[in-house]
Amino acid sequence: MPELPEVENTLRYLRENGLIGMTIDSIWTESPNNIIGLSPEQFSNTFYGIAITTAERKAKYINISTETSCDYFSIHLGMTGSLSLDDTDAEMQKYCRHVIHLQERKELRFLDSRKFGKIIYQNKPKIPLMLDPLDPNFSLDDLPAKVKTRRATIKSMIMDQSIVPGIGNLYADESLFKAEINPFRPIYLMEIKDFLKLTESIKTVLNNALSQYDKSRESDGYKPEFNLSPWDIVRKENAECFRCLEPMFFARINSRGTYYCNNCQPT
DNA sequence: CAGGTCGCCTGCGGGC
DNA sequence: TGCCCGCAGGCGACCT
Repeated sequence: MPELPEVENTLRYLRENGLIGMTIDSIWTESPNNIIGLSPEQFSNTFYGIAITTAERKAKYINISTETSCDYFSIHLGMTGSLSLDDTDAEMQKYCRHVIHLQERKELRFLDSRKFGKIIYQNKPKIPLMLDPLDPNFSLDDLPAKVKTRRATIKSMIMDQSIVPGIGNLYADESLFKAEINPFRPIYLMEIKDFLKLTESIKTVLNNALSQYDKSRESDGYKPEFNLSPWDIVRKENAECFRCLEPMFFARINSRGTYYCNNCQPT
């Protein structure tokens, strides 16, 4: 699933392959419901002949702005989305749902088997309470007291994009496993040392994944498929815990499949 | 308001 | 082997 490292990988790939400065021609879509805020025709009219000036990540959104300061759009990869910058005559990949045609025979292809991804005109994502987890100053210990005393689970908190930007289900489980914190632990039972430990494990997990993607882009080029991360957590119920060999637990938190080791991760 | 649940959507894996 | 059912989940809408 595209979470923060996968979205960042995609962004770095787009920048390395010269997206900045390319000029938009038109958009084609097989799935207009996933284009938000403008019809595909309006999108094409609005952005025709306009150059892309920046591409930045906010949480799991890629925000693309143009030389007209007010017109920009965001791309969200959903669960199965990926982007590919290709020559117009390059062989078409499976599940291509949208194509942003660029000038000089280039195109940005949005592949997305399950159609959860979106292209959003003038999206204004909520400003999260926390810095981006890749920011060196990111620390969960800086959470406002109002959040620290909530009764919700720690997993739902770190997956809440309005609190911590960019973490999704898989990296949440992995971070909690690494920090030896039970995903069901209520936030108000988290001590300072727990917040610091979880902060460190989030940074480690995300940066490890990102360096895998950086290496991969250097050696084999960008690959739209994800999951290069070497996970420690075993995502299989009753399978042996990687660390203590006790059986792994499965549960749902906010209807997300959650794996944890009840032995290594005390509540 | 906090917090939980649902529905969007479709490929794929497990089970028979 | 082939078919079919249900699971997977980010996010916003909605409910309690």
